[in-house]
Amino acid sequence: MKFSQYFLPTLKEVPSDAVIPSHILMVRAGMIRQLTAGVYSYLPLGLRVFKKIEKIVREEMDAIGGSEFYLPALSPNELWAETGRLEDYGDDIFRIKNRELVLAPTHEEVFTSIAKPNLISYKNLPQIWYQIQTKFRNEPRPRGGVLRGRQFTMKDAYSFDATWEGLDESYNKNAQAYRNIFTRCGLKFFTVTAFSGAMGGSESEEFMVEAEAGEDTVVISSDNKYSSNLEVAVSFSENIGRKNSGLEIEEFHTPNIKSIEELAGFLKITDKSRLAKSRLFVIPAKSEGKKDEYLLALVCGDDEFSETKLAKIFAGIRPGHPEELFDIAGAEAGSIGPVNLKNKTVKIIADLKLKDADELISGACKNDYHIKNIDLKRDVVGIEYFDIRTVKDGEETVDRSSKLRMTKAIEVGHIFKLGTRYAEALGAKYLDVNGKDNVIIMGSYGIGIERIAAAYIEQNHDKDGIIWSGEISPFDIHLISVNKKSDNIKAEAEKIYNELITAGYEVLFDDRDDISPGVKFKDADLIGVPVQVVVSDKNMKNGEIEIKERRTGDRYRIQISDFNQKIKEIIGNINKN
RNA sequence: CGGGGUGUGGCUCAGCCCGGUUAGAGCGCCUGGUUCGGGACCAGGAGGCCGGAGGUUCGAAUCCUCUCACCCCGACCA
Repeated sequence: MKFSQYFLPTLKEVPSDAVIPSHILMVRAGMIRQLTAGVYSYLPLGLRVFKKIEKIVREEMDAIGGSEFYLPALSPNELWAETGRLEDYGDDIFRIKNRELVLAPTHEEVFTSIAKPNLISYKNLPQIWYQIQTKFRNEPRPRGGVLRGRQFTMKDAYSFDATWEGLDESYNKNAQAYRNIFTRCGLKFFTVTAFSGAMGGSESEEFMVEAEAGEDTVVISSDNKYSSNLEVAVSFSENIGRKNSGLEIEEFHTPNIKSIEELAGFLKITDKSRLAKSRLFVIPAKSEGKKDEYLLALVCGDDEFSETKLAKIFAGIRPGHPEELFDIAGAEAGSIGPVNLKNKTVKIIADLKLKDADELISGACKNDYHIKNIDLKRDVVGIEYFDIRTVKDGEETVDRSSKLRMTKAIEVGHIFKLGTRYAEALGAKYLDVNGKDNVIIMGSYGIGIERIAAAYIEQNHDKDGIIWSGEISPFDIHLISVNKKSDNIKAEAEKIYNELITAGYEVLFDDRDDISPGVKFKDADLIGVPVQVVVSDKNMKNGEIEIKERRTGDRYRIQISDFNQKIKEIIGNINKN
């Protein structure tokens, strides 16, 4: 590709609305331009990269027996209402104003609607179906350039199986395909379990790329054996134990003390573990006529609640509203505790660290008062214990073999075992060997195409620009002709260009006239093609061509006669790493 | 949705507080010339309804009201 004919608008300055490296560089390198919030135009260079990623995805999906589809983005409201997701998605789904249609954010329903009349016998199963298609999500706040957009390209795949063992197999195949895809894309990635075991059979894994710009917080053990989303992460945590001094509970005045910090300050103590932090939650009634249930949860004062863990134990749980608190506890937030609750039906649970602990201090359920010497074993009948705390940076793994660290990550892929939810709702059934009806068992597997590119750039850039390598690089070679208006350098470069093309390389040839060499070099570093080849008067005089590796900055002067051999070696080495 | 911020040539921004020539700079662009290995130089030139609407005023980029868009932090989501 000749630069002079290609539309590749590079920018010298940082665009004012970009903040994270990948966004800045994708705009500066002429890959994308923003049209409106969360919506981007893909320019030729960007499209080239995205298509390379799609090619890898296709090859790996095909390799596990996937069949490629292309489904509509428009779909009828009705279909979404059938699975209840029209409501579930709420404002996050784009709706068409003058038709009863939505712009699909994902395709479980549509794929299942095709499966239903066609996958009707166990003989039709299993199937892995996929597509690479534009998705629409009305993100309340798009951010990070192409990392979180309102319109983006997703590879979504769905598996259909007759048995749960079959689902495991399909799931594992997809997981392997994902590992292959991300490896080929040059990403350093890891997986985290997105659901804890509490959900039973339903497994789910996220494929993560560590990056400062990531939106997820994850914990990884230093030996890389354990990784998890912070929300559900577990660590070794020691029970704070009993003191067994047998002291009676005692109320004391704590004027205007609301937080654990304030309480610790008031009591002039630094160890907050025995200051039990209480929070009231509401578990909404599951059916008409039933009442909402209330839950008081306790963690150590130096810990935080994991609402995700709570939600996994108590479906539908939500924090109590300030107005509700007084009714239930008899006090406002900051003075609530497990003893003397106004409403006696409140269920009380505590974190495992507090199991059977005594001499605790907590709210007295009376504004501006706390109680000390609380003994959970003695004073709180029927208390139950669960893991409901959030892991902290630097803690040990459960088996104490390694330390945990916290980091930010970008989710580039997510796979999960759906089970029968969609097939059930839409009535997708098959007949088994015995002629009996069964609901099809599904899995769902997604990959964000643009996110892969953005994640790659987050991991591979320097102050000068992007550093591509391997299969997703837009070109193999960036050929630069350092030519004056009236010399034969450009003709020499053109000759080399044609030879490289013939040899099968994808070459970006900066053939622009009247552009000073510095501009060409800066553009080349910004665009980041792994190998730069410089043809100039200076080198040609000695019968040499220069090769520069983008990542290392290493330069080699090569005799023209050795050039073909040498370039092959260098490219080979780069792709190996 | 809550909080904060920004809209001024293609890009990055100054000017706004404290209203008053013809609205500026750098980069980019066009013409001519000189340059030619890390974002060159000289000379000349084009390009703006100062986001939009209303208001205050003799006079508004500047003050007031409303509105739209975009960005950031949070909430939400995957």
